[in-house]
Amino acid sequence: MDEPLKIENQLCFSIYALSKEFTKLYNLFLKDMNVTYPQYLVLLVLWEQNELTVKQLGENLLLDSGTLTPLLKRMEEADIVKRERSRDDERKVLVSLTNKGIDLKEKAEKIPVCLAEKIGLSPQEFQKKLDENRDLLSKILEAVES
Amino acid sequence: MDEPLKIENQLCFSIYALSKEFTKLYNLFLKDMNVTYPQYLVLLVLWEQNELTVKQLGENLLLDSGTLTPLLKRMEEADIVKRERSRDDERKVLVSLTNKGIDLKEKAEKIPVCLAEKIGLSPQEFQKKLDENRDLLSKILEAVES
DNA sequence: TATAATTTAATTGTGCACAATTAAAATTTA
DNA sequence: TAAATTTTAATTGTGCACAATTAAATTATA
Repeated sequence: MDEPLKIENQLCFSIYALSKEFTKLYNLFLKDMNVTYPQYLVLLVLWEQNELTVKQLGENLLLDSGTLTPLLKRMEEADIVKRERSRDDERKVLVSLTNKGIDLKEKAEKIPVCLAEKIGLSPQEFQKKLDENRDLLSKILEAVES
Repeated sequence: MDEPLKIENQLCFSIYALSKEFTKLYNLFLKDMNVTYPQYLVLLVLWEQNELTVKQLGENLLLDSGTLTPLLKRMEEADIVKRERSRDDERKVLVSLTNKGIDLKEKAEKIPVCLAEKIGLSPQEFQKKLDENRDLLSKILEAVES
């Protein structure tokens, strides 16, 4: 690399910009569901496993309670999730979907196809990018934690 | 793609997570310079061209004045940039480096090498990732704007 | 040259994102 | 079992990020 401080040569910036623009694109599709992108991520996890603690949600999404607590309160306010203290262990807060939250899945099903089409990525390219990103993420996580 | 709504199969999420963790890693290195990652991005641009309008900065970084104005005020407060209205065109605000801002470049020079080492990416891999991201970003930008 | 349209920043309001701290509950250990 | 430690969420405070609006200056146009 010739000029590492040139902004076009900054890998992190390219990922940062990509993330922001990708999120904007998603938000166009999510407007109809009345959720933000981070809220949609919570839904993705809950559609897979209907009840999780805040901690488990955070582990899935790499987010802490400082982010999740107010976000989940907004989702509770919108009646798409429930929050209740566990009786077994009063430290834990269990998050689960309401019927409204469950029903949103139907609308969400359409997003991935519409999106891939709009971007113009073949399934093969999509999968390749996904794998590459996973590789890099694990390297970065290792570096952050060490 | 078998289960497109599974979070591990979401390309946007992998990029979103990557961006956040990469930024955290940067912040470890930037602590010494007393700037945040977005502030560092402003410095990168200004080290290349010492005077730009807010608009031009925004075009380089894909950020709008709602983000940049308060960020630049904090950087002005920290005495690393100057902000002044253009005399030619009073709508424009010219942003430039102070001596302190110029001097920070020296510390920044070390970051890319330390970082690549910490992540464990060869220059070839680094370049490859960079190129791939640029490709995807241009596709996404096109999709967002259309 | 008055007026309409455009350009440029700033402002306002909402929603993350995270470091650091606090507080309560559960678990471990002396 | 009493005390220390750990776990779990919530809170506090700061800094983005962006949509929408406002306001001022410039440029285009009737």
